[in-house]
This record gives sequence, structure tokens and C-alpha cells, in this order.
Amino acid sequence: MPRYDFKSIESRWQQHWEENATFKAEDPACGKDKMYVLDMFPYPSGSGLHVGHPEGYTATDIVCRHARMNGKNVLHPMGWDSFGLPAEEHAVKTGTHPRETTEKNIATFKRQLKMLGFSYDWTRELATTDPEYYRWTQWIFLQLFDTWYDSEHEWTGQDGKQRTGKGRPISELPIPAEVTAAGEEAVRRYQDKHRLAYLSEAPVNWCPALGTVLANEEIIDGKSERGSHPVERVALKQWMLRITAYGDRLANELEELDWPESIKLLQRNWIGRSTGAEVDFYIGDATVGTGPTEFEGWKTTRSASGFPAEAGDDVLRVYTTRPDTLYGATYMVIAPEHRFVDRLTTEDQKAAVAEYCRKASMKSDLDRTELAKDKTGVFTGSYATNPVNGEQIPIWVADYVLISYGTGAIMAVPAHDLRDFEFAVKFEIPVIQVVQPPASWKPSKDESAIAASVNGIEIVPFAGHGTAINSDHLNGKSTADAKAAIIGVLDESGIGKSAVNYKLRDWLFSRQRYWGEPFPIWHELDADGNPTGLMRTESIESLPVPHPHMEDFKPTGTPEPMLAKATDEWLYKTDTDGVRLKRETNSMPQWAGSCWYFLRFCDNKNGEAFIDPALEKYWMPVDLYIGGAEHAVLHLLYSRFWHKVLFDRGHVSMVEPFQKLVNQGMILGEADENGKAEKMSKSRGNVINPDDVVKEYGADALRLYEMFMGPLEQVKPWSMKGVEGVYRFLGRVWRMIIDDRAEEVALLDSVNEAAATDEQLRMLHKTIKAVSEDIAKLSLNTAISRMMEFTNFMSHETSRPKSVLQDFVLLLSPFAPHIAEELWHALGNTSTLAYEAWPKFDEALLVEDSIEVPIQFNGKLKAKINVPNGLDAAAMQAAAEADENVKKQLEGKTIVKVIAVPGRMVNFVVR
RNA sequence: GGCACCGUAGCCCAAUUUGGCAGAGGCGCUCGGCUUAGAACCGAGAUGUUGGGAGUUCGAAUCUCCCCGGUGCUACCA
Repeated sequence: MPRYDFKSIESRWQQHWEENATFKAEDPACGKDKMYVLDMFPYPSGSGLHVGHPEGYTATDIVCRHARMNGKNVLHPMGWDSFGLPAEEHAVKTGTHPRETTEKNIATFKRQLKMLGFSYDWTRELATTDPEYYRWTQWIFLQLFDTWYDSEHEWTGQDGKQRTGKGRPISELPIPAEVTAAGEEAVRRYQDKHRLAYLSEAPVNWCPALGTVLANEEIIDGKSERGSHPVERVALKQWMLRITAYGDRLANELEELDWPESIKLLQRNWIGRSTGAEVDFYIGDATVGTGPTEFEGWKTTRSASGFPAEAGDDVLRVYTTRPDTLYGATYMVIAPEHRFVDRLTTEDQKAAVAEYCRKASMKSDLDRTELAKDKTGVFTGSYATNPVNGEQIPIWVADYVLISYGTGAIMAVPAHDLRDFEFAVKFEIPVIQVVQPPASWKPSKDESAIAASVNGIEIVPFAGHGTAINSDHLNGKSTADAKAAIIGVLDESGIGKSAVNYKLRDWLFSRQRYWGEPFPIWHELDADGNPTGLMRTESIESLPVPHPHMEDFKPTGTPEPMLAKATDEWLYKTDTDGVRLKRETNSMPQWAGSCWYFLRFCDNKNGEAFIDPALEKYWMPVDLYIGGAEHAVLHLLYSRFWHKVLFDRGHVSMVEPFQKLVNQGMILGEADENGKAEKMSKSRGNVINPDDVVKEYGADALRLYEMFMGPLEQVKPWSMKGVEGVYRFLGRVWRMIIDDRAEEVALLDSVNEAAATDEQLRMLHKTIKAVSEDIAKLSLNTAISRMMEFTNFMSHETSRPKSVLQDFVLLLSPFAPHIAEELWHALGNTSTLAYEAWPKFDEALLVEDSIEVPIQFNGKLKAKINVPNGLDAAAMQAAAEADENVKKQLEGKTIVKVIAVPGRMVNFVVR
């Protein structure tokens, strides 16, 4: 085997690692420091591994192999996010059971990952579709179901900081006296309303083509993320998870994490916390009327009672971030789905409003977006009373107000809100200015774009902060002061209250598909077999709720869940007290399994608990988590949320699961002749299959190339020429050590026991330093280039000391482990290098005796001189002035100033 | 539209964190060696308005501002 024969080398060492369980994580009792390095586990799709997968996987593998050589006990696991739509769609098409498809795909993925030589501890493998795994997913759901969020609860975190708000057992939820008085059933219903997992009838995104409802996050431009199918809005009873309760903590606790700022920002924006006020506008009720007398009476009542938690029927409650503009409110808008639409619509407006709401309900989100430029709406015929000045203002229905945000109703201040302004101009509603812009204000692009003439006067809306005008006692106050002042007044008079809102919505947690986790929930039935609305949980001992076997996977075309077609035996039972029960037939979304898989890796065979507390304490948190940026707001927010709930309930020891996060950049297809590279896709025909690359160049070359392409986080185009480049590098490394004309693997004659020269040592130690530092920074592309440099140098040396080559092979091993093991072996070692000590560099050996420094005149390079290393500024200057060439160039010039930086340069400022 | 990131040789990219010789590494290209020849291999070499403009500085690829171009995310959130 004279030549670099990657095929036999790679398969031999992979077999060696497997047989010797080389990468099995050690027991916590080993006494080593732990390091938990995690990849985002893949969905095992039918098309197999994509070259994007090994990018992040190779980076983590390098970190792990490096950490082991530095004496760490490394946990590096892999598993399968195997519930999900594609397997089920495949089942609809072919009749193959999703479990069968999933198992086949997992086998393919596993073969491909093993082929790349990743140092996973395969004994920790798991799949979210394993009953022993989803048993605990269901168990965690029961924890969510058993928890309510006490926003007042004060506690001290592990960091010693005081915090407010914690998830607590539902049994500790205070029950109001009147509820207790109403009986046990009322108490149960009251508790159900406060759980972190709750049922809610709400407009949801129903996708007929996929046969399921989708979360907001799964909809892109009004179409399903998967398959781009149209999505309709229908009202359905669905499971929701109260992630909004954790909005503040999810935003605040990002602070201490070692994550890219851009991802933190993305999450903060997604959570979208805003502060403002809720304000009630009096609309009266049919029995009392809406006149000024009633309004005054209402005000009197309110100042006595205070601001009620639930808005009554006599008011329209709005949320605003600009309560300081209350005096400029000239109309109100309610969403078409608002519960007051009917009662606020007068007889003459009935037809118009009904028609408008009908059209709005038909609009998909896409239509709404496309029509975004033109505001639409219709007057209800009713008026509300502005609580601060008693003005009667008209109430409109318009779909630019969303039912799902705030209270689904707004007060419109056209002078200071661009959307309201557009609407007011179109429908000729008065515009009252109540904020004076600062003198320096210039209209923004948006503001001037919609400026319009109202009653012959050109008006430009102003959405910024300024000074209050036309606002009674607020006049002259800055926007911030005016906000505080008006909130004080509203609070005192029981008309309004400061409030916080989030763009983040509660998480729609049920799907209607077959291939997902069943819920551990039973619904009570009455004598006629109809649900009473009361629920019971599956007992923890009887988990998992098995996934029922089915043969027919065709979507029904209606929102009726697939699991409703299971056998009666699965669907129904009679409880010990004789109550007839029916199972929940929705299934969980794919996110469920991926929300906690990193915990299970610590203890994947535990049959007693989802994780052993001691193992959780030892391994968690994940020290490094690498994956695609597409999960910045979905998976990474959901799993943080679950983790916080588990923490609040005492099941895990830390508030955050992922200490350091890195997002790999996408690998694009090969650039075309114009240098343009596009995303890899089947339709473009530019997909690179890792199998083909490994076949032609080997796993080490693929690993090395993916790391050499450029910075990990960056988007980069694929290049086959680049693969050849690193392949040639591996060939040079091989020939630097091995005699490629010998019959058997044998060292070159030039490889010997001689002591290394100073120059060889300097080169080696420079390389050790650079590669070590680059791995710590995950700057793997530059680490590789340093090893190329070393190879170029050493290949020219006629004497190649073994000691130097051995250290180099160790440096190379995390990147190209197969060839490194082979060379390590050839150099006379008998065991794997996976636990050899990582080479240390000696700073003293790096120092060069003399260095070349540039001499500048006015910052321009004019000469170079050689000086001994370690000169101070004065000596540098003296050396420069002593140089003949410099002397000559200085002739006839006046030196104004000299800047000398030791070891760097000398600059003469001359005239 | 908003936010974020990016722009260095024909191409992928270093140097930007911490201002100090524009080039580490790879691809491609040219020339030479080896070879019957090609591939592989070995050796030598060329390539620049650092997207544009201004500012700060003794000195700017690096810091600041404006503009241009590209990519990603987001999109009526009151």
C-alpha cells in the first residue's frame, strides 16, 4: 500500500474505533472535567445526508477530539428527530408505514455518519419515535399540564439574582372564593384555564393540503413552510402552550449566554416585548344608553372600583404603546373577529359589516399581505367615548387590526401612527396633532411617502417622540413624561393600567397528523357520549400512550385528526369511577421531541425517569451547540421554554440548556460561469451527495474540505476543485512521512530519530500555537492553512525528526482522524491517538533572533531593515536612522516627528 | 419597508477583535522539471483603486459617517 489509500485506511480505523468503543463517554466518576458537545440532530429524510450536515458535524467532531486529547470527558451523541410529515406523506403515497420508512432512513443516515468517522458515542443513540423516548415527551407534557405560571412569585436564581415569576404546581393555584363556592367542577375548569398546556378555541392556520393546522412559525408568506400550500383561518379547539408567560424570562435570560448577538437579537425581536397601557373606552350597554350622563356615571363607578382584570361589556378595551397620544384618538378599530362586532354594528351598517367580515375571514394571510398597501375597513355605526375628554369617536372594523395581538382593538391616532394615518386619510376621518416633533425632526421616508392633504392642509404624520400639545394637562411634557403621567391618571381613575404585550403568541401545540406523539390526555364523556369539557391525565405509570397502529394515512380533508380513526379500544375506556373517557386524538408537533433530546442523551436508557438528576447535574448544560441558523427562533426558543418549565418544577438544575451556540452557514451549490452560486436543491440539479465525494476522495478529504471552505458561520459555495485541493494536501502529508514507492507502509529514510533543528522546532511550535488557538476560536479554515504551511516547510527538509512529525500528526488528527491514526501507527505507536496528550507549545522557541521591520515616511513604505528582536522604540529609531538606504532618503528632509513601535515599524514624519 | 450580516487578486478566502510591510493557505493561470506522452508529482512566477466617497490619525482593508451592491431574517404587533 504505497500510495495514500484512503479507502482501506478509513474503513480499517472506523472498524477499530467501533470494536474498541473508543469514543464512549466515561462515567462521571472518572474525575475528569466534562464537555458536552451537541449537534442539531437531523430529521432522517429519504434523500439521505446532505453536504450541509457534515459541516457542523465535522466542526463539533474536531472540538470533541481536541477536548479528549486535553483530558476532557466528552459527551458527543447523535440521534434522530424522526417524527414528522415527510414519512407520513410518503405513507399516503405508497402505503408504506411511517415507522418502516423512518427505520430505513435512520439506517441510511447512520451508515453515512459512520462513513465520515465522527466520534459519536453511539451507545447513546435515540430516536424521538422510540416508545421509550416519547414516553418521556408525554411525561414532560404532563408537567406542562400540571403547571401554572405565578407571575408574582419571587425567587433567587443559582446566580444569586432576584427574579420574579415562576411555574408552580397547579395544586398551588389560588382559587377565588366564588369559584370554590361554585363546586368542584368549577374549580377544575378554573384550573384548566390556568395551565401552561391548555385547550383553546381560536382562529388557527388550517392547511387542507397537509391536513393539519400549523403554528405561526410554520407559515411563510401566508403559505405552509413545508410544500408552500395555502393556509386558511378557521376556529378550532386546539392545545396551546403558554410560552408567553415566559416571554420576559426568555428575553432576559439570553443575557448570560455565549450566543451570537445576531441570534439573541432575532429571539428578542421574535418575542417582541412592548410596554404601554390598556385603556377602556366607554361604549355603554343597551339597557343604560351611552349619553354623557351615563359616561359620567361610569367614570364615578370606575374611580371607586378600579380597573377590572376582565373588561366588561360596557367598554371597549384597547392596548396602546402610546397612551400619551390619547387626546389625539379620533376613531377606534376592532378586528373583524372581535366579539363585539355584532353588538356594535347598527341596523343600517349590518349588511356592509357582515360582508366585510365575511371577506376578511376568507382572506389567507397571503392576501392580507398583498393587499397591505391599501387599507380597508367599514364603519360599525357606533361610537365610543374617549375617557380623557368625553369625545364621541366612531368605531370601525378593519383587518389591519389583528385579533391575536393586544386586545384585538385599538384607539387610532392618525397624526402619530402611520397605519392610522393612511386609514384616516382614505376614510376622511379627522387628524388631530397631539405631539410636537422636535425642531430637528425631518420626516422619515415612510412618513413623507404617505403625507397627504387633509382639508386643504398638507399633513405629514409623525410617529416619533416629541412634546405633548393639545392634550390638556399633558401639554409641554416630553413623550416619556407624558406616558408616565397619563398612566398615573388612568390608573387612579380605574380607566386604564400599564400593560406589557408580546409579538410572541402562545404556542399552538396540536397537529392532526398520524406520525406524531399522542397526548396523554382523556376527555370525560357524558351519558350521551359527548365531551363535557373536563379532562383527566393518563397516569404516569401507564405511559407511554402507545402510538396506535393504522394502515390508512390519507388526510380526511377536514380538521378531524387522523388518530380519530384508531380502534375503539385505543380511543375509549371507562375509568375506575365509571366515567366514560375518550382519548385526545390530536398529536404533538415535531418540535416536541427536539425540545428535550439533549437531556435524554445524558441518560438515554433510564426506565425510571426522563433523566437521572446526578447525570443531569454532571453533563448539563450543553457546552457547545452547533446547527443551522434556520432554528434561531423556533427550536431554540421552544426548547429554552421547556427547559425553564422543567427548571421551575425542579427537574433540571439550570435555567438555560445551551451555554454556547454557533450557527453554521449554508453551503450553496457550485458557482456557475458567472460566479453565481445558488442554494442546493433537487430542482436545480446542483445537489452534492456526500457518498460520491467520499467514494472519490475519502472521508478525511470531505471533512477537511468542508472546514477549509471558509469561516463556519459564513455562507459558502461548493467547489469540487477545492475538494481536490485538500485531497492533494493529504497526499503531501502522506508522502512527507511514508515512502510511497515501498511495497508495504514504511517510513521514508529521511524520517529519523535526529534532534530537531531550531528552525524545525520554531515551525512546529508556531503551528501548535496557531492550530490550538484556531480550534478554540472555531477558526478551522485558518487552522488547516497553518498545517499546510507546516507541510510545505517540512517536505523540503532532508532530515525529518520523528518527534516533530508525531506532534504534527496529533495536530492533524481532529480534522483528518483516519490518516492521522494510520500515520501515528506507522510512526511506531501501537494504540489509538484519540487520547494522546495534545501538543503544548513553548513560547521561548517561537522567538526569532532578528526581524524585518518596515520603515515608513509619512505612513508610506520606503525601506525595510533587519534588526535584532526585542529592541525598544529608541533603539528601533536609532537602527533605522543608521541604515544607509534610509539615511539617503532622509537627506534634505526635515524630520517633524518619529513614531517607532517596538517590533512593528518606524515612521518618519517629514517635510 | 424594518433589522442583521457581508463586500480584499480571475475564484474560495487570510490580515479587521488589538489601526502599522495588503497576502498565510487553497483553486485557477503562466513557465520550467519529470515523462515516449498525458495525469499525478516537483520547482519557479504573475495577478490589486481592499465596492465608491468623505472624516479621524504620523499612519486606515481595519475606526466613524454617507452612498452603492449582495445575502439572510422579518413583515400592518397598535
